[in-house]
Amino acid sequence: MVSESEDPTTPETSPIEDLDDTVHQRVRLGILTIANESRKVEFRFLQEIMGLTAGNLSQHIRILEEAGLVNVQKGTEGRRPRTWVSITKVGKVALRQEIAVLKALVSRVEGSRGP
Amino acid sequence: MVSESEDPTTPETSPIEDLDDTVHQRVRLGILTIANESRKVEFRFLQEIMGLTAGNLSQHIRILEEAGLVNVQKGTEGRRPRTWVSITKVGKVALRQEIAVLKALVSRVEGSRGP
DNA sequence: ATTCGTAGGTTTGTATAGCAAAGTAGTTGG
DNA sequence: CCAACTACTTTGCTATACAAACCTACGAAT
Repeated sequence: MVSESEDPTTPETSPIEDLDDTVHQRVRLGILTIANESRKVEFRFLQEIMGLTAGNLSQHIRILEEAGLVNVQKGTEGRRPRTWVSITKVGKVALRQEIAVLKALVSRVEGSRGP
Repeated sequence: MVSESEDPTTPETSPIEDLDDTVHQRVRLGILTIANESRKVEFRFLQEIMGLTAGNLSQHIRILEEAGLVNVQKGTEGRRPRTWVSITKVGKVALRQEIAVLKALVSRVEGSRGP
């Protein structure tokens, strides 16, 4: 039950145990990253920058909202309907946690001299 | 169509555009990370360390194998059947690519002064 | 004023993914 | 020699991710 490691210092621990799928998922990680950089972000901005269909983005935002990671604010600009997304405190904490795990992962991979 | 950024240096680019779901997925990213540290890794080792059911792990290994990212080698140890996983060249390149994107993501998040 | 086109999403349908329970094949212990 | 165990694989179910179709409101043209 061991790996045949050629580097005995390799940690025999899971590199991913604290990753939360809600945050780790590709699109949602992108949304949180962008939302973390502004007070609020337009739906259309997210859609264009990430190259998503509106339907797909809509669903991911709902998942983040239901997890309490973002708030969704609806209103109008001019007279057009407009949707803004903003990250919550909980969302920021979750993003920081993800980033912490990713940092550890990056150093682990970069630190391992491949065989 | 803009984010209401309070930091004009925020890049208006997707933080996730070069992430490949095959590699980014939580469990598979773990498998590749561990496989990258050794010449070969036992199935049971992966299963225990990552806390997976055998069925679940089996499927993820198959997906990685079909993508050409790992090789699967079957044999025996004593008289017990044994399965080893080893990362391929393609797998190493793919992992490096993922890590590069994650590094960029980490600095982007850490560099952004939240609103 | 009515119709046509567009903007801005949401809902619905569907294929795929992820997971665990059940199944399979060989092995060892009593 | 048969029950229990090891080491997976296959099967079946549920949840995700995605896009197509749909909905509602505005704006312009006739």
